[in-house]
Amino acid sequence: MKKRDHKECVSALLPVKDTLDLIGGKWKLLIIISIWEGNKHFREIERSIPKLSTKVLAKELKELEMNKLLHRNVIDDFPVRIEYTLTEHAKSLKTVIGTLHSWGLTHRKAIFEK
Amino acid sequence: MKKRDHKECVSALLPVKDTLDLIGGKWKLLIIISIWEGNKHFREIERSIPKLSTKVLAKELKELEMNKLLHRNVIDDFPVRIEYTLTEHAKSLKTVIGTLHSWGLTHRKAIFEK
DNA sequence: GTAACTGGTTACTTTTGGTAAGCAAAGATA
DNA sequence: TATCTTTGCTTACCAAAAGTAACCAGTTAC
Repeated sequence: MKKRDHKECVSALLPVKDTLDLIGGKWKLLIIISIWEGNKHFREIERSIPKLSTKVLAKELKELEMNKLLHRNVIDDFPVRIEYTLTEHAKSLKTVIGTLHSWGLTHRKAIFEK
Repeated sequence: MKKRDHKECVSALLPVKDTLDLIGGKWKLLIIISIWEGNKHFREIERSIPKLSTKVLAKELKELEMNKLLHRNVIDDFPVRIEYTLTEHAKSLKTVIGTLHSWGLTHRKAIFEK
């Protein structure tokens, strides 16, 4: 039951790298959090994340969709609206987001203000 | 006791962003893990992380040092050797790495092979 | 003596990212 | 009725980052 070409390597490196391939980068986790907190529409998400540009948001949403972390729902009333929602995979990131959140609260101050 | 200009925002976004500013990006966490697992020297770290180039490693190590996540120790015997070691801040990332690790083990398969 | 290792730097190319504008369809404002 | 705004994006352009590869001086093993 091979997962991958791990050879003799039994470190945390590859599983962490797998995770980073999906949610690494500057914006993906922030986008997931934003949708989590109630933003469903493109412009809502864009406005909720400072410095995130339309172009990059469009690209990141596509990648997140490809990786099954969110759905793009076309709501067919008039006019058509688009709604982004999280998948169960994305929701399972809750503990990941939780630890990053509390690490940020605890350590940012210490590192920047010492 | 203001932390930052949060205005009305009380979401997880900014603390997570703070964390990502320090350990986000493709390589930083992997480098921390590599050192954690016993690699102390430049070439050791480089070889332990597939696809990581010397140039990028040099840059990332500088940034990690600046952000007090590791120390660059010059060992003054002959010849001079350089040793990279983690700070306590980096060690406090243990739970972060742990959650990313187990998320990777659980979800990578589901997302890529479905 | 020459090949390989150390911890990197430098020059060059390619890829990614940011800025700003634009677009079609619809709604609100004047 | 005109025009201004909002929606969900795309496109063109330029700057910044990242990848590739060669190179360097000092050391050590063959």
